[in-house]
Amino acid sequence: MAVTIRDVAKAAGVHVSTVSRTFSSPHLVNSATRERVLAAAQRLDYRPNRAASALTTGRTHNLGLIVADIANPFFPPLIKAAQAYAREREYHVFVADTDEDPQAEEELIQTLAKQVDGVVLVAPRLSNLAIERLGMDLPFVVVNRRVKGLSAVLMDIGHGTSEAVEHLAGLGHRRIVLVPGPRASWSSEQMSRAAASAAERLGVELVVTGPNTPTEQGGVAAAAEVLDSGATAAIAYNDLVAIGVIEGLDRRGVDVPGQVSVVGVDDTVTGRLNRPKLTTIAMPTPAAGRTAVDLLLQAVAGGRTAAQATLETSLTVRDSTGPAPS
Amino acid sequence: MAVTIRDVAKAAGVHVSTVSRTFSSPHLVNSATRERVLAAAQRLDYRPNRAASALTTGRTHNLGLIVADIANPFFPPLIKAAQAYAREREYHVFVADTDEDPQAEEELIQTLAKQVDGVVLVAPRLSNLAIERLGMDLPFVVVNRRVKGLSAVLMDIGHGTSEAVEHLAGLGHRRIVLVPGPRASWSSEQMSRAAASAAERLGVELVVTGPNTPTEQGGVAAAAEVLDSGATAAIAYNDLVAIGVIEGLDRRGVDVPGQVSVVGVDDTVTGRLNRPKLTTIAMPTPAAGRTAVDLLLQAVAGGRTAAQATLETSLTVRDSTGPAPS
DNA sequence: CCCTAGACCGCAATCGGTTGCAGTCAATAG
DNA sequence: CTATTGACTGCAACCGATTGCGGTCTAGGG
Repeated sequence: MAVTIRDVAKAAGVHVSTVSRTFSSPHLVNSATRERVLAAAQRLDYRPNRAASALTTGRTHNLGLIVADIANPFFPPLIKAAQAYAREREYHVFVADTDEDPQAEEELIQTLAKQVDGVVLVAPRLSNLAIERLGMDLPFVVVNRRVKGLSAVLMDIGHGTSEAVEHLAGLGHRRIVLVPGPRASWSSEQMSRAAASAAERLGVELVVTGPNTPTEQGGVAAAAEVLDSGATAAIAYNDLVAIGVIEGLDRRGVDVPGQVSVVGVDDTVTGRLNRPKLTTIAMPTPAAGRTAVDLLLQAVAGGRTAAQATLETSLTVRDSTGPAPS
Repeated sequence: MAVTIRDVAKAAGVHVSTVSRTFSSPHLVNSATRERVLAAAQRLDYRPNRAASALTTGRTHNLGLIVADIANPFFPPLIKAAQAYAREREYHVFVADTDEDPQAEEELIQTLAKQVDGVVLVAPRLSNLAIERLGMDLPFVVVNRRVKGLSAVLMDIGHGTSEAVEHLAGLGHRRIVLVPGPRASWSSEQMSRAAASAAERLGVELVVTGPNTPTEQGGVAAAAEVLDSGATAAIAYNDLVAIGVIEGLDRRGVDVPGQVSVVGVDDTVTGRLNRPKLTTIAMPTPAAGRTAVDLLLQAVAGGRTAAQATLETSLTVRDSTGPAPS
């Protein structure tokens, strides 16, 4: 049906191996023949069959990108960037969603394994051990997690968190509440640590609530705790939670940023368009997507180098934070 | 390196063809041997190589899903659902983003063609002609577009639009302004037509502005026109535009929904979390994703049946609409 | 003028499965 | 008891591309 390398060979009057070489190692074929082959290929609209070449070379030219929840506004910019960057390098990417289920994550990796040259795992839910084990068979890059022996892209929330605390302290807030997500998340820890040290340095009080589910609902629920804490400013686990907190406060007649300031994390569209527009710790998600693919392709090509990239975060000030009420 | 069908054959003491058959047509092999093969496969952790079988069967068990912009909150729920549904049917999906560029869209389809059994095109930017041409080679399903000879999933915005107009008329609005997106979009047309007929039926006046870029910016810019129109209610092209309109009105000191009511389209997270929460025409995007994959797999398996599915939309009333000011 | 080193190109095996064809064997019909 | 049928299973030829090996031919050295 489709035009194959044989058709091109026939049309150009050469052997199939010559056609193959004109594409994979052009320097091995005489320029005149090369032209002839290229012309024939062009004329017949020949496109190499990736599956076939994958069979012999072991390179599929496909990547896997596994995220917890495509619909979470945090992920799409990362997916978009990763996919665009991969395409520039002639790679296609499978995007899969685990629905936050570690079980599904593992199965997914298993079935994907044969069809990709490597996988990007964004904030995996799997245990380190499981990931390490899988990492023996296939190049992996993890995002926002460290796993021994694997390349990683880390978005260092520490810096952004410090900035946020400074920003709030500068506005006169003396007591700040941290509204974390689920326990035991890598980012959550980073954030707590950085917030604690910044708070201490600046002499403001830091209280912690939670854990919360990392959704708007979770934020709404956490609003009560925020009020009880007596803090005048809150830093939420992510934008969704922040929006929930604002909503929850609003329902209790508390104005943001008039009475309480709220800071989010991620800098999603949703936060950007919220009213009040969220002050948020911006995650460089597109850069993370690109970097992850970059490291992955290095691992695929080069070998067992477990590189590590750390990307900075920084505070973006908008309208959900303001001076502490006096 | 990896375990192949031959290893399993050796381990089970049978020929490779028997192993192949135990997986692809189990009824052709004796149940005792089948067990033996299965046991061996299990023990060796054998997983069939999709690329290899694709070579002989022509079935890759992969699908392509092409959208204009992954980061547009309209798409992720669709992608998520499509991908999950496909996976249940043992299909993986390549997700690709064209950045709204028809050129990129075509190239993408070309390079993807050899690696997938079919492609879902969501709101393609390509001309019908180009799509029809490509459709000769590969099963396609288009979403929110009709192309001769291809299966389609249509989200009928008409119904939701009528509901929106009725809702607004019921609230006492006598003049409604339509804030469309770019010209010549299938949905835009559907929407205008439905709004016009509903308006006529209900005896309310309908004015149209635009065209606008389908972003928040576009909405902000359109706010002036909305005010000039003298209307007390607006129906925007999508949630993003609606949010922009609200923002633009707010900057001019106009309250929503106090003075002007605003209706969005799509029911995205962003709109759902907006403040005020958007009244919006809900698009059944997850269902659309599933249905598209369903039709695609039918086309892949069955043959040239160009099925067509129409999904209903309906109005979700939240807080951005209210009684007309008196 | 002969010999040799490249440069090119063809041959054929191979990647991992699939599948039409044919052979084996036992059960059943006649 | 023999012929036939059906259930299994093995054989081997593919699918489309890659690549080590070896052969052919020409240019340049001696």
